[in-house]
Amino acid sequence: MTLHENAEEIAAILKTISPPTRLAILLAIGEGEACVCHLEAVLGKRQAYISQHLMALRQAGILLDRRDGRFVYYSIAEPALLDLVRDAGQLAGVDIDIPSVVATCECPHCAEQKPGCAGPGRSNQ
Amino acid sequence: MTLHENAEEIAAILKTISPPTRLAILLAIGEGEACVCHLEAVLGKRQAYISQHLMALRQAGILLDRRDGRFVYYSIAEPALLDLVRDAGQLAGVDIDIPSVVATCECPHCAEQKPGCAGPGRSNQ
DNA sequence: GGCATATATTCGCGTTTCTGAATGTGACAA
DNA sequence: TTGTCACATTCAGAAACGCGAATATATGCC
Repeated sequence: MTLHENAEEIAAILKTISPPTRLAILLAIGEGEACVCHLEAVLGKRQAYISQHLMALRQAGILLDRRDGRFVYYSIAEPALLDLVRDAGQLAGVDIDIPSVVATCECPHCAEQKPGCAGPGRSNQ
Repeated sequence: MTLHENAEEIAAILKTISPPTRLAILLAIGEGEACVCHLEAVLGKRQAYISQHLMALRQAGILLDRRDGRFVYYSIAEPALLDLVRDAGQLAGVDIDIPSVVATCECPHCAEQKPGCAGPGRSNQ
């Protein structure tokens, strides 16, 4: 495999996770799993926009999705990816606290009605 | 620092190194240093185009430049960045051989006239 | 100075990406 | 079956990016 081909392969994955909103999604999910409404509340972005990024990450094989009733839960397929993000954070000079489970859901839907939306855990902010 | 701010910081560095040509540059330099004419030969791209990417990487603090006569040698400022690229390569399923020094320069300028353009070392292709 | 070599910068255009607005689809409840 | 909630998809305008062409600067040699 040539230098160019290697670079293309690596570029593909980096490009996929690079957009700030996607990194925020990955950091918010961490080692746990989160529904879309949770991400909507944590990121403060519109649902449709988040869904777009979730689709891109899922199509790239970075995220796994699991349907439970009306909710869809997303988790990171390869835990090593979080190490990559952490390392990038160190290079960028930011110290990241990636939760092992998603923070208690603060969205109006999940927090009050569906405690199963996000498990117990510490916040990452 | 909020989730968004963290994500922005990390995104900045990932975005800067993501373009395939820039990754190829980083892989070609490895832990050594290389002049532009060498990268021109190895990457098979035009000098002006490579210089553009070198400038972007330098402005981001990723590359260091050192002038020696008519040549300018570039090296990677933070070796940990190579680990990041290696890890990304693993996630992408490619096995990368990053040389500790740049491969013997094959460009017409350096190889035949200026052996100092690139030190001895194994190729990474 | 004049010329060749090595590298840097600017410009412009086609393509991609970001982002919000609107709309569609699947699941549960009554 | 109708309504509602959770999520997915499509569309379009604005912004950013990739990339090549042309040109500029800097260094060394004659």
